Amino acid sequence: MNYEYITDTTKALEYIKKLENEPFLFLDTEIVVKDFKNIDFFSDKIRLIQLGTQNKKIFVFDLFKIDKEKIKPVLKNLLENKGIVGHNLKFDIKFLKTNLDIFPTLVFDTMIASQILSEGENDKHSLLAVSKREANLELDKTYQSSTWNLENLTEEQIKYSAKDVLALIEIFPSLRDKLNSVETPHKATGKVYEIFKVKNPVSAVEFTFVPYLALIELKGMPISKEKLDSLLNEISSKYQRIYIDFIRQYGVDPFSPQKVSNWLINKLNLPLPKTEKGSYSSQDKVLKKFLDKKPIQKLLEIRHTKKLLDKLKELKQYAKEDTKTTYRVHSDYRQIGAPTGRMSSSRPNLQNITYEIRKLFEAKEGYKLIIADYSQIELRIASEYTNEETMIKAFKEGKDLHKFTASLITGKPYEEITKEERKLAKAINFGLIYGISPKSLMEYAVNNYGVEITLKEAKEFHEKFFQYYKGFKQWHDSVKEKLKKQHKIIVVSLLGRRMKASRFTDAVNYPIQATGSDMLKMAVNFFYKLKGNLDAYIINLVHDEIIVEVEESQAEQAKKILEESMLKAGKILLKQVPVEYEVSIANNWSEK
DNA sequence: TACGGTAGCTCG
DNA sequence: GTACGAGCTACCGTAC
Repeated sequence: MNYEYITDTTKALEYIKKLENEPFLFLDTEIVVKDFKNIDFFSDKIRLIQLGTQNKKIFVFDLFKIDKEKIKPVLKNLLENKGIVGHNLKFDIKFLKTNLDIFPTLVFDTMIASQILSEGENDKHSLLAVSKREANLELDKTYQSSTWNLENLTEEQIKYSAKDVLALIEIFPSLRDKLNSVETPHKATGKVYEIFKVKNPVSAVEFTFVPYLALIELKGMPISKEKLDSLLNEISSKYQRIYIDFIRQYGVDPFSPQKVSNWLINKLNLPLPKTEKGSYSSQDKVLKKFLDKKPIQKLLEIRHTKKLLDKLKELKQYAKEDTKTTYRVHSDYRQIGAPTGRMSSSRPNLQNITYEIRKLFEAKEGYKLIIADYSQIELRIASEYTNEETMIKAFKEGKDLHKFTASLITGKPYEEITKEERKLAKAINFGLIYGISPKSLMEYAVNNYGVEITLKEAKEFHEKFFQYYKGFKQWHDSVKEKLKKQHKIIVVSLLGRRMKASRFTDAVNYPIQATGSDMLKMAVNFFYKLKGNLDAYIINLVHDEIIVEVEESQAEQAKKILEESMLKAGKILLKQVPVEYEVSIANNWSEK
């Protein structure tokens, strides 16, 4: 392995100058981490930056030895203008930004590439796993967790740090070739294509998105200090009070499903249904049928209060002081968290915040939030994806789609549809996206919309739905047909994201959900491309929703750019169906 | 005591 | 014939 360890500032400057002739660089970093379980992007320090070239020369820069201030401007110029190949670059980019104010934007991420190529199947995407798979390279990761703040690093540590970059150099061509051999409906253009010669549009979108996701995490969601702390106090004492009352009165642990079920069956004589595994179910939706009973009311209230309290604690645990009046929480997003390319969010999860808590998320002083979401995006996608003419026409005419469906299956005029009928149609429309069956339609309608129908009625509605929306009927039939012939099939989003599916419900849901996630990521990319110097930053993404924090006087301008970005992304993927969205400027996340 | 599976609940 | 995806907490049985 051809590597050089650099501790001298003058030498460092020389090497950086030489690297300027490369079209792109391979990059990895080593970080001095105080607590491995709790990496702090704001206070932990970069020790090493390793840069490699295509002809396998590797330079290891020791930032604890080199004069950081002297190399910062040249390094910034280098890394912000070159293509960067790395593994899970969100991690490195966050440290480069906080430690050195360096923000690379032209990236090829080998972890993301591996995830795209796995088509939702393989969940092993560490550098170790990918190196083995793509280049039959055995990496030893023992040194990853070694002490990186030694005065003098050992030769083994330096070699280890260089070897990771060698691995990147080895796996890059293989990943790129595989991405380029995937057939797709679009072809990528733009900078990712120009630098790395990657034609695959999904990877172009994902790679462009990587640095922006890093930025979203660094910015974080602002929360009102006063409101979080006071709600936490209030709910905490309420919880203690009702928990103690409950135990005193009934002598049952409300959080033991087993004990609760036994109690409900033996003492209250409730007929509980069974779960899949054969135990008794005491889910909220089951107990809601017995709301006239006081113990049931109390049990449901305890569950709800506990849930609320847990979420508040979770937020408080990750909250960091920002200004005098606001905390910020910096979630950790998995860019490809689901087979469909949807993201997931953790520590804390900012994608399952209830409306009760959203009001705590307030823009900091002098700033506003912009809250934007796509309207009925999955139905629009489904109609475009399947060429369902009746639904496409309704969307084009600007119809309320749930009302429209209700009028189709009831035979009543559009104007005369009642709220109840609209709700039922909404359940059917949603069911369509997930691969509906009459039985689950019946359950879904009552559980989520409180609409009671018989199985016979459910069957009728189901039949009528597919009778009027012939495009959907054909789609479902052809998927069923394919699955009869093959155990596993590949389904493809409108951008070209490929996913393996063996269940019917997956095969119909994945391409729809995936197109939605393609669209959201594209919208984010456009927003950053268009926003220029505006003091406006995306701070959370929730599948079809974008939240921006913006300096007050620039709010209207940023809102327009966000709308333009969402529309542009929508129009690339949906050629026939119009895209609609709701956008508002607000002080907190619960305002509309 | 550590771990994995299950149940339950939240969001899109 | 099957409703889809995610994360977090707590319980509970099993392995050590």
